[in-house]
Amino acid sequence: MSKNMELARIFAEIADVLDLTGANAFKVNANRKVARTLEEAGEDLAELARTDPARLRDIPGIGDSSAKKILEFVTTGKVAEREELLASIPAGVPALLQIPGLGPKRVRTLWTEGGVDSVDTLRAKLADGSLGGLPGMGPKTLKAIEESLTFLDTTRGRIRLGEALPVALELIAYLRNAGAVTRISHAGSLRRGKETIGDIDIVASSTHPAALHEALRNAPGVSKVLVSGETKTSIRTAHGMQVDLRTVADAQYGAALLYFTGSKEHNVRLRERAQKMGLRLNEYGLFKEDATAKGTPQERGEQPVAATTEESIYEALGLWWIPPELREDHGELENQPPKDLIDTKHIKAELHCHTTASDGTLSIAGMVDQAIARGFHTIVLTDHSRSQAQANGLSIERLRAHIAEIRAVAAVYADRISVLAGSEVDIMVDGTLDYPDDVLAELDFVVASPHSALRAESAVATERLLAAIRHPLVHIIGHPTGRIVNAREGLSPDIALLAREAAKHNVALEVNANTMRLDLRDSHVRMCVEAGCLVAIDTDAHGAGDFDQLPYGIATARRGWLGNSQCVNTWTRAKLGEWIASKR
DNA sequence: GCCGTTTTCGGCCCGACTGTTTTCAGTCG
Repeated sequence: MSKNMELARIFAEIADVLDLTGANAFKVNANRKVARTLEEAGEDLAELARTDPARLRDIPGIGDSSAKKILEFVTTGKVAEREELLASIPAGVPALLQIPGLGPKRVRTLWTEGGVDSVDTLRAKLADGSLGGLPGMGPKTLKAIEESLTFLDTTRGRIRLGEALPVALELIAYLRNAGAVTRISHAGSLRRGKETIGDIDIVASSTHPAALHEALRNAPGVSKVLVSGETKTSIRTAHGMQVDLRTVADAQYGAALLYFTGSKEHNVRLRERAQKMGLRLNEYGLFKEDATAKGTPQERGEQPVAATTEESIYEALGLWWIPPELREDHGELENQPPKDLIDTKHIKAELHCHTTASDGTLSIAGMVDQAIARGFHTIVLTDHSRSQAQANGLSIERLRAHIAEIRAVAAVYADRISVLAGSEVDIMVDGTLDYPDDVLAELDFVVASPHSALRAESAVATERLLAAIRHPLVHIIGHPTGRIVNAREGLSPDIALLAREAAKHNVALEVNANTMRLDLRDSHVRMCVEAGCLVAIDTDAHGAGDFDQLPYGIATARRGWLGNSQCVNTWTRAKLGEWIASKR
């Protein structure tokens, strides 16, 4: 398993304690940024520190000091600065920062003046009323803290993209019905297609914003109104999801959408760029900066340089268009995103799906009909191999009968769609495949996937997957890490190495579009793009509705800067057919 | 702590909302 998450926690802890002890805010931020970099890295940075420390130092945001700490962790298993910092304050204090409404200043007040040294003592002191009279802590603040604690008891943390998007779209439809909406969109990490979402952001322009804010406060399923102003409303749903609505005049909509889509880091870079150009960027527009004038440009009623659309703002900043999924400060201001960035409408083939032969819910013909309905020219049926007993995996005998059945259906559909006989074959612990080669050769197509031993060491996992990539009959490595979003970390092989080897062997690495998987993940896709290997985006459909998960896989691939030409699912029937045949 | 189209030193994005305050600090995104 990768050490990135463990290291990220260490840097986050360092940042928290520095923050609580009143250290330089920029130093705090620098540590937070390193934590974020570690969380989002596609490769194991501890491993990188071991093998190529110079490259570690080249990663933006990681300077000498942080690189040293990562190296220290690699050699000793800990970071002395973190140990010292944590020892300097009561163990339960940093956790107080997780409570909504409590930042470093209030936590410090609670701790040093109120004797609060943990969440438990906070609870007790709130209950016995002994916190009244602390500076800046009036009755409303204390009540808000109490409510936050109750909320934390029931919260589920970040939710999956596939859960959040339907809720957001439903709310947007509801707000549209409330009237007075000119333009409206989801924003934030949801619009950027991140695999998990903290809260749902909605931006709207409206002729009667007050009506819109009232509609959200009264929306079905609202359990609490958190914030309610003239331009901003935040509510919490009964399911514990927070929804923020921001309204602006229509002429400012582009600036607002840009701002609330983020990411924060992308916005900071845009504003720095604006500043250098003598401009000021905020959620109302891009303005000429006038340091001598009082107040904000929008307060002075100044005409913005650009504001109505996101496109106009990027253009005025001398930048190319940057799609929302790429706005992470991952080089999108320095390098132009691919002009043929992958899009759902480009997908013309499903290469990994299941039927009732193993654990799917539709027949062969049923799945083929679904593919035709989506305008695909090719579908490969890939039921589970024999080791997947719990998924009704096919014995060799059953596989042969299934192949015959697929061929019969294929003949019926031949003039409308290519129907191919494949299998999702388990990659065994030792890297061999679950059927002998002569059986695999009877199939048109092979997706090789890991399903077991998903806690193996990184180096072991790498060798196991490399063996599958080198197998001459394999087309795709399915969900290469086996991770489940928010639930199972899965394997952490050396993806860069796998991608280079896949490029050499003309094998595609899969982006499994199922919202539970999204595997490969965004940062891994970026490594595939850099290595130039083929990528497949498949839904791994087990029934009709699963085909609709494709956009989640597309979002993940876009976040990895994947272009059309590198994705086998976008190829023409003929070109795809040639690649498939080349493995036989 | 990080970084460089003015910089190896001296900066480091911008505004809404709330609560506790007489003009602003703290938090959040």
